[in-house]
Amino acid sequence: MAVYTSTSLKAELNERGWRLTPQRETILQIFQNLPEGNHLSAEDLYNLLQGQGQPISLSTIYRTLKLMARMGILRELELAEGHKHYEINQPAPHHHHHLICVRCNKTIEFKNDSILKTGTKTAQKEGYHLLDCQMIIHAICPTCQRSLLPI
Amino acid sequence: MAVYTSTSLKAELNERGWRLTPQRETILQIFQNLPEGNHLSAEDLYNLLQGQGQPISLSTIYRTLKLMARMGILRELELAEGHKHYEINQPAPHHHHHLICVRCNKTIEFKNDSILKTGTKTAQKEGYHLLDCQMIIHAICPTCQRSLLPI
DNA sequence: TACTTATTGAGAATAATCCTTATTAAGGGA
DNA sequence: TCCCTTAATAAGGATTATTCTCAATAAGTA
Repeated sequence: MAVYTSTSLKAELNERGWRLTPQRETILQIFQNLPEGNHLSAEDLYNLLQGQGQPISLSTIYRTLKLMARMGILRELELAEGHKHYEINQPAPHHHHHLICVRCNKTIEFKNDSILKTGTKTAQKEGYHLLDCQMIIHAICPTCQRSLLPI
Repeated sequence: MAVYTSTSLKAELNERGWRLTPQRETILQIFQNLPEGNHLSAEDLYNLLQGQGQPISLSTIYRTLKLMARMGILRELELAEGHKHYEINQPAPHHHHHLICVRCNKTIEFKNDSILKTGTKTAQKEGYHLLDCQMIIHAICPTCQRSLLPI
């Protein structure tokens, strides 16, 4: 859950025999400049880059998102929409969690520092190296509770 | 997060104009009899039922799993294997969470009552009706930390 | 018992993600 | 600085989980 720059990303990649490419640098920057609370799907990112005139292929996007999630740079979010979303992985006080309505997918972010502490302690106890820790609350929002629509 | 019997499931379904079918009853029983900590994917369940000589179509399985998750009977787990897993949703002291190795998918369950409390409080504060609350820790297990295999 | 309509089963359709392959280019060493 | 090795990219095809469609069936209710 470190804060990455192009330089530190390059260092960490090279250490493992991997390479820093313009594509990886671009994608890191996109996520770093995303306003807090925003997150992108693979296709969102693809379209965003197309619009910016610096297209990157979908294959590369998928590979890079997975790579960065496994390095702990990005968080992989499952927000009940049938595809994954990604956001930069930051420590407290930016670290947050999600409350999701399973009917309309409305999502609220909330912060609670004790969650990350619990996650850190649990991973440590088992000898795991922590990448990310998230609490997901599945619920029904006030509007959908009132609605008579099925499920 | 209530404990369901065929009777209470029927009552809750009928209340909404829905029906209790033998398929739904069977699937509920399968999950209720699953040893604690076990979870099934849609295909696991399909194969299990085939093996028991009481086959249920894949369509029905997918529909039922989603229905029961949205009723709060089942928990939908995203355990990093590319498809969802389901388990019965139980209150404390059975309620638990998952620590997952993103490389080998090894998963450890852990309990921590304060997590469910936090989830309950957060949902309540926003007026949401809680269905499930889970903490997911993505990490690298000791074995994979030692291995030199990529990502 | 009959009627309405929710539910099932079967297979087709969809959508997200991954894989394959030729081509390109990053990083390390001479 | 220039090579050389090989990781990474782009493009499109392949895969796989999940959803949809529709005719047939059966649960719940009057």
